[in-house]
Amino acid sequence: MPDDPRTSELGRFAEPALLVLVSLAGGPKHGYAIMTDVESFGATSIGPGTLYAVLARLERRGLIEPLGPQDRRRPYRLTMDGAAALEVQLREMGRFVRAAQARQPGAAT
Amino acid sequence: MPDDPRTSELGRFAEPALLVLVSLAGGPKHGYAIMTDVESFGATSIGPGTLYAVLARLERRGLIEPLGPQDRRRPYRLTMDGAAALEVQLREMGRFVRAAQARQPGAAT
DNA sequence: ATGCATAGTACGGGCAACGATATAGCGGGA
DNA sequence: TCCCGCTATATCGTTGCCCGTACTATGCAT
Repeated sequence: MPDDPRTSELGRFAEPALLVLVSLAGGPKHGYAIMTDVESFGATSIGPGTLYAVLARLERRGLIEPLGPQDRRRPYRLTMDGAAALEVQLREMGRFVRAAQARQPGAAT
Repeated sequence: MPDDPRTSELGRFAEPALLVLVSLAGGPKHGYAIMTDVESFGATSIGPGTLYAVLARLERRGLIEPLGPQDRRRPYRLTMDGAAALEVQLREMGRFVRAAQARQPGAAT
């Protein structure tokens, strides 16, 4: 692949960790459910390799926490830290987008 | 470094390529000027190692193009492709942020 | 019993991000 | 004059994220 299929335009822009946090903001979920959820609300999808690595990292950082394993599922939920971090992140991101769009020329045809 | 000092909250979130494009959307600039510009409008800063790698990549992808070198400076400017890609990216990002914020609980105190 | 959806694990590669460092001209202060 | 700091760019090596792929295992329907 000479052209990097995952980088259609710019670099990547999935930011899987953020997608996971947003998914969990809609209620506790286990890994597989997060995968399908992200696929539905985002334009992207996350493979298992990415997902479970991200989950481990987020847990290690205290942004999410596991609930009691049910059957084969290992559900997670946002911690208060996680929710706060997500909120900050989204707000800053929104501010950034607005500031950036203000820089754009008149949006010609 | 077991603890990753640069990832204060989530993973990274600078997306240097995007920052560079936004900076160039405000007019042609050379590398050093981009660095200081980004530092001023973003919450982040980009080191030279990142910056010049990003510039090379963006040029290779045809999103930016070099102007004639002036003195010691090597200014770049957005191509039309670059401007278009940036616009798309910002719009999608804005849409994502709104969708994500809608998921957040009642925004307590 | 075979096959598919669910659910998670394991692994290995590739590239991006980053800090550190090198170079080099130029202007200002001691 | 000498040295230092700012401007400006380039390069190197490390780290770790991202991602695809393959594998295990279970339950249910056919």
